[in-house]
Amino acid sequence: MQSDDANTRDSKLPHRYEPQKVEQKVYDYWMQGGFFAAKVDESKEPYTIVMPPPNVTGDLHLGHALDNTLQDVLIRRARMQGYEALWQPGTDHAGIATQHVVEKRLLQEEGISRRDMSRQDFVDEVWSWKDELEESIISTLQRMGASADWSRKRFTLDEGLSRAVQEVFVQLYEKGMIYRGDYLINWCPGCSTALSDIEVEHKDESGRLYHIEYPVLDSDGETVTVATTRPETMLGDTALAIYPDDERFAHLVGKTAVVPLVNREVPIIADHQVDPEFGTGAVKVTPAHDPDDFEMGLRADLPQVQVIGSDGNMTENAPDEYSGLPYSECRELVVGHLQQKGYLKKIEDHQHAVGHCYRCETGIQPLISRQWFVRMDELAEPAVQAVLDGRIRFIPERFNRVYLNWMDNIRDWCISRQLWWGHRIPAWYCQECDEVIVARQKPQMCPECCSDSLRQETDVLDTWFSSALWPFSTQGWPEETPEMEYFYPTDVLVTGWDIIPFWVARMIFSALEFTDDIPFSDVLIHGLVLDPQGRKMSKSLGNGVHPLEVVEEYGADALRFCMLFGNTPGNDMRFFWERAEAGRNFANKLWNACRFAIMHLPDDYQPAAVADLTLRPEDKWLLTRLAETIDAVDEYMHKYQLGEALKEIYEFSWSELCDWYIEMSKPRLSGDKKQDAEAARTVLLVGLRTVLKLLHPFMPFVTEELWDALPGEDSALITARWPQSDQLPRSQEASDRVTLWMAVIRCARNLRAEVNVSPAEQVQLSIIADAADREKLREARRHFSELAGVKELHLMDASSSPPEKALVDVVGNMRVALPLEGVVDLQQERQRLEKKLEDSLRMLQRSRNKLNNEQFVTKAPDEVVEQEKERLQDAKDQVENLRSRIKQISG
RNA sequence: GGGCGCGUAGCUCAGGGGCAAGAGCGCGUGACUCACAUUCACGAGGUCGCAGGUUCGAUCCCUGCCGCGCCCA
Repeated sequence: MQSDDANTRDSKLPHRYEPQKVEQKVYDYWMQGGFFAAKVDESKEPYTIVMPPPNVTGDLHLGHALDNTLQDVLIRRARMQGYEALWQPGTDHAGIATQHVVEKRLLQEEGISRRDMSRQDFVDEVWSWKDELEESIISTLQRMGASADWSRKRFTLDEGLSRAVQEVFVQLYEKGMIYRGDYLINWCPGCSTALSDIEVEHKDESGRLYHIEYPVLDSDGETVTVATTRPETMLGDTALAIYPDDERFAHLVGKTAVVPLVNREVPIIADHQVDPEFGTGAVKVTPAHDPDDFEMGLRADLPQVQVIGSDGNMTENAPDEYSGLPYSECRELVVGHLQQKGYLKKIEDHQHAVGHCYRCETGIQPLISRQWFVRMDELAEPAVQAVLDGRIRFIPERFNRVYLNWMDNIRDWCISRQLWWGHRIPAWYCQECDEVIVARQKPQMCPECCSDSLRQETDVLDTWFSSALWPFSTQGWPEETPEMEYFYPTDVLVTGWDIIPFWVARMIFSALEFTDDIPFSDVLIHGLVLDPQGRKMSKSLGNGVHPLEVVEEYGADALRFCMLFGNTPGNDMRFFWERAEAGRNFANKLWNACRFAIMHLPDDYQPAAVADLTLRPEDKWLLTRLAETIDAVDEYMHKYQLGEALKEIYEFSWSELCDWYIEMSKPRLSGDKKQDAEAARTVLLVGLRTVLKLLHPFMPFVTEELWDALPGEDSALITARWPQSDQLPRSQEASDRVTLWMAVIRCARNLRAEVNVSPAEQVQLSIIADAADREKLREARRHFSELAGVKELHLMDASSSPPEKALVDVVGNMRVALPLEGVVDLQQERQRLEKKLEDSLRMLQRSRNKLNNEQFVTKAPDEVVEQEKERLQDAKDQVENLRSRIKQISG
């Protein structure tokens, strides 16, 4: 193909960016080049991020896209800055969730339940699912561009990590920080397992408050009425309680009440935990079925009568007529009987918080149960300290308080789960003497009675018990590996605020206890990705968007743009397809800018050093703005304001480089002045290359592809050196000059638009300006012609008057006049100018007021005062110019 | 009840003691201009929730109030 212009060539790039044709190829290139692999290299500084391991339950959602995009931006930039950058990937076995998913599939596909198979067979089944699901997770991450070191991929149940879990359990047990005991726990009847306190979500539900009357013995027929939301639990009451010194009831303390229906005699006690404002001021105490009652029970040494079982049915401790019934049926029956016998005083509607399982949303049953616990007091203290003294900081800072608040109120951690999928607790029970043996390997015999009849604990550990070790277990701990030495502690953890208590806090105390070090120094917190209406995305609402849908529609870079643009640390964001579209458009913009450059550059083009060129003002301006952009990006990145950094790159690339600079360079590139063309080529290439570098962490695919397409650079962008602003020349003078050009060009366009001059029509333009401004404009004639359709530019000295028949506007101290052939509507023109004059007068007044204020002049910083003086002068010039023109056309 | 966050253009959101307050999308007018219509030019649109206070100066800091959301009990 021949081009008309000898200086341009056909580009090999298609005229649109097509991500589908590029992404896989580029990702393969990175993988084959081994660019993601980090190795211990003492000559370099390490930079480490551990990826929050996705659950092997299935698909990723947009929250993962956000989380991993943020991490990838950080790790890619660190890599370019010359750090040995390790992004440690992996997946989490996610006990309850994964077991659920697999059970559900087994039931659907084979019609069998977990109970129909042996534990081993079920676990094998989950393992085979795991491989499939993990592969899908990783390939999704890869399609989003994640540059993690996949060769180091770990799984929380793999051999090494299981060893770490076992080691931690045994050590904690030996230090007396793990104990087994009968406590009131949160039982999920749906999952058939205990849950830790934070796995319970409280939701307000409308229920009823039942007022029940209890007779008091040895009184004159006195009774105490209590209010409860769960009347069936009265079958397990072992006391009544009032707030100490409550005048209404104080005389009853120490007496005995009778629980209706079961006729149990129970004491009336005083306890500070009772809220005298709630209900009747007196409460029934059911230690086996309520957390507050449980604690009261311990203080008052009350018996615990369990009337509801782990299946949600009434136990044999309930009277025969109730035992075996589901608790909800029992409730109706109990209420009926109370009513019949006159014990039920009142039923009120009542809003109350009800605990639900965070996985299956089933209502929680508080039950007394023998479980394993981690004692938290000693572990929490140093973890609090690490944040208080700033060794670990949350970004944004306010999450320090979320964390500290949780740590301050921490309770012992229930770590045993009645599941099959997970780390089996390394404890054995002697069948002969009931001795409990905790050990790294299965013991040969009981150390107490020498029996060899030992049975291993069937429970597994809370998933978070293993995730808590992730930053160091992935690096080989408890072995003293080179990786532990070099990559640990890690630099930053990136995660959502919703798992600060679940995960972040537990990593911190675990690391401090076992590695004697913090696990990371910065915790970058992001929000949730919501749907366009601001709701959480969920399967039941059907409002979820899959990351790959976005990738397929607009490309991975667009997805990443969408996650980052305008996003702020810690805040939730809504997903909009329109923003993904904006990301695609941006990629396409750069694509075409590079395509344009390639057309004007020989294949083997090697740019000259900028210092050797004869630069025009627009070159100097562009390079100055480029340097300023680099500085701004660095500053935002330092503050983890990734969204703002991206915005900065976007603005510069689109409106300054691709718009003004390229437009100004077009005539030069195809012109016949060799030196001038060379300068434009070089600056264009430097500008594009620098933008590609800056943008690469954010939008890696399109930038890598374009880097390769631009001539003269063989090595990969992914490891190119991060831009340094001090290597670019800056010129304030040239910047001011070009800024002035742009203002006048805009002004000329405005004037044209004002009277609907067609874009194709060339016009004349007169500019009345002082000598200094006229000098600045001399070099810009060609730009006026190209960018504003001005075929003749008349520069007139400041004493001149604009032509009568013209539109006039004011820029700084200049008057810009667009002469008109036809009739000017003077009336309309005067209105336009007077409106402008009003604005200028308002400005003038503002500046005057400020400068006349002595306090302002003495107290404000000099530069602010100086700036205000300049503004005053500008306003004066404008006012004067506008008035003179108004006078001219009115006269 | 305690804690946190949000309230800025039609929508979604940035910003932050001194700007003539910004972006994306949307809207109006015009243009298929030789990199890009996934584009370009021009334009409309804001008492920065309300009321006080601090300050030479507040949309920004402080206090209170109103509205919305979340977390913990």
